[in-house]
Amino acid sequence: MRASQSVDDLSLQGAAGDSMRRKRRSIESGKALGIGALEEVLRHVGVDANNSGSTGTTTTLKDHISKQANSREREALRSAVNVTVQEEKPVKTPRIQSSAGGSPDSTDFGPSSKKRRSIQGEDSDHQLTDQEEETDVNKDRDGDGDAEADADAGTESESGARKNKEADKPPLPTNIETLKVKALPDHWRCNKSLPTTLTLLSSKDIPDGTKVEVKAEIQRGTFGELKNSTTTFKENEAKFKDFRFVGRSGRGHSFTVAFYIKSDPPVTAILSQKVKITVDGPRPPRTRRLSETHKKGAYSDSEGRLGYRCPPYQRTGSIGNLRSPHMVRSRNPMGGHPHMGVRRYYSGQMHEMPVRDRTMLGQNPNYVPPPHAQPPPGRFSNPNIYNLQQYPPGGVSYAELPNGGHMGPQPLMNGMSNDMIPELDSPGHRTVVDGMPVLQGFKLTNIIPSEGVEGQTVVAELHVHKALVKRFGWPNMLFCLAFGNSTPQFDNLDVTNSGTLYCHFKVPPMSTSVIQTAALVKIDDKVYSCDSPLLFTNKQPVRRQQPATEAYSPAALGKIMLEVHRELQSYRDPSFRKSKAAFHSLQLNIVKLEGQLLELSRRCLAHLGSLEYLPTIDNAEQAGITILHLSGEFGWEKFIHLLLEAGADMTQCDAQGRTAIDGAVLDVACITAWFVSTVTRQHTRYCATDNAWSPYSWSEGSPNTIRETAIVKSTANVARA
DNA sequence: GAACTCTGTGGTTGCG
DNA sequence: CCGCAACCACAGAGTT
Repeated sequence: MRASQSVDDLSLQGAAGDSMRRKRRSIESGKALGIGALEEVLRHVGVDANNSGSTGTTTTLKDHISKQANSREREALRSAVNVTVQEEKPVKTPRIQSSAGGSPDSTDFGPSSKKRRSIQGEDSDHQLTDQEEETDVNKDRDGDGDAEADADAGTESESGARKNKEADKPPLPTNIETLKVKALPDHWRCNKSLPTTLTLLSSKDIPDGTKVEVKAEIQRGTFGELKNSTTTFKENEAKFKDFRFVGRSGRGHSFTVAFYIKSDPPVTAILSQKVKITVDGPRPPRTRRLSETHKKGAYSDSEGRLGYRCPPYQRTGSIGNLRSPHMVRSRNPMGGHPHMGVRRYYSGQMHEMPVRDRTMLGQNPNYVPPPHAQPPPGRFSNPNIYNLQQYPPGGVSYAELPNGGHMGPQPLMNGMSNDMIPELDSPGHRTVVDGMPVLQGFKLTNIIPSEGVEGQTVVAELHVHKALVKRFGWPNMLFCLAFGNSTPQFDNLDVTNSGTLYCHFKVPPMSTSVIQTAALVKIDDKVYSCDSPLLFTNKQPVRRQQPATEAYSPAALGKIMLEVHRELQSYRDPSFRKSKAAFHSLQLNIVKLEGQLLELSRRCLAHLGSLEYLPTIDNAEQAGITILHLSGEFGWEKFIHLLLEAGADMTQCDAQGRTAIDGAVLDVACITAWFVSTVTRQHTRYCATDNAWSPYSWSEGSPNTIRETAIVKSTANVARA
């Protein structure tokens, strides 16, 4: 029943997510690691624990079949799409979906999720910087578009690698030779940002400002709901910022993606690759994880069932959704799987465990160690991962314990209590690659600074729960870090009385942008891994958005002014000026920006009280460019008046020794003639008859432009002197 | 602190 | 019966 509904549900929830917030979070938090993070570490460096070739073959075959189907359907879509262009439909993404099988959108989401998704505001107006996009691309999770890689999710589930891979994929062809599409996954989750910014690339010149719209067609005349599906060309690239498929393609279906380029004549580019959009997006098969676990020695019960029963003292109130309270959720700035640890391996099956050694069990006498609780093999397949016998190679040894191992008061980690620490041999310590269990109560939490410039010393914090120390004692616990693909140079290892281990190391040269990092602890000659390995990246962090209190900051003003600047730049393009529509659009934009600018500037001045706080703007700071300098370039009359009235210093020089007047006249002579006249009116009593100048009135032609520029410039010089 | 976003997880179901 | 893929629901951290 549900499945049949799903097939027909082509449409799609009117959900609209808040992408800016998502972007920012993804930038800051990094992406989560997949199952068995250390497992991933090892995989990442070449330990191929599970090579499921057959799955890959199957998927490839499916993909092949799907591609054949694509070519058949492309023709049908092309005609439909062309018709649509000529009908001049509204730019807004159509909701035609309800016609698809009589099952409108509402059946696929349950009430709560529906509520969550539909209440979201439509705030797609935000603009992200390229840097933000770049970072987001590298943080998002399973962004794998290609079928083979999907099948290979177990070995490539690390999202950073996937994203890089996605970004590295060659552009996808369309039916038009000169148009290609950058890295669109072939399977993705609905209402989720793509792993990379959807970009339409043109090898032929397309005028800047040409509008493009994406549509995703599931069958003729039926389109999936999209978000942020329109953009404009700039330098022959049309970037769809935070483009999302909101509606799903349906079980067994895929969207055919078409780009409408609203040029003259209009062009429709149809992507050769189909895109499947599901509720979940790509996920690694769950069954394989279990078998994988089994392979690695996971505990199975008396009937051979896989998984662990979570001991009673570890259980929360939820029966259906077993979660381990001792499993400290990893939430570090660089990543870490939120449920890294034991949760997914609990089958929920009850299993009576015999007692092995009650003296070791403390509060939990009812289990026996699983078969995996053997000493680790003492080696890693990859030479760049070291065990504690080998590591570090010629560097500092293990952490020295302060005060001879005596510890003072210990803080609890995230509400853990002493009895939450399972025994070393407990099923709670999940087995990972090479038989090395994950040790609870021990987690790597932070690497600072995140940008990790090569050679720079960074610090990793490793928190050790006091219950672990209480149980096993410091002298028996040794720590180190393992790096996935590069050898770090250790400076120091410190253990504090608070149970935090600080690992100082130098960022190694990176062959890739990502280093998998895991912490290891050695207790009684057994090596355990930390439950939250980090993904360490040398990506530069993205500046946080200005806090609300700084909404009226120079940066905020500067942002708008730069927008105006861009508008004017585009105006300077002669081809742009030929277009009346484009020119009209420019006027509207400028008028709109003018309103924002004035309002902001008033608030800003009211907020800060003085122009002393407005000396420079944003990233122009180094150049010593003031708002007045930019105002001159913009020719922004009202704002200049405001600045001057507020006491702006018109003689202030930038790094090149130019005043606002100089810069203005030199840079945009005609436009700034007006500006200079304004300034000189204020300061030299120069009387200009033309009081009505503005950037666009000039654009319509003023006979006195050149002459007045010359006059004004000389007057300005006099004023300065 | 509430409401919301985002994403990874488990339960469930239908299909081959 | 099994594996897969898809749906639903939700936890929980982060954001506004």
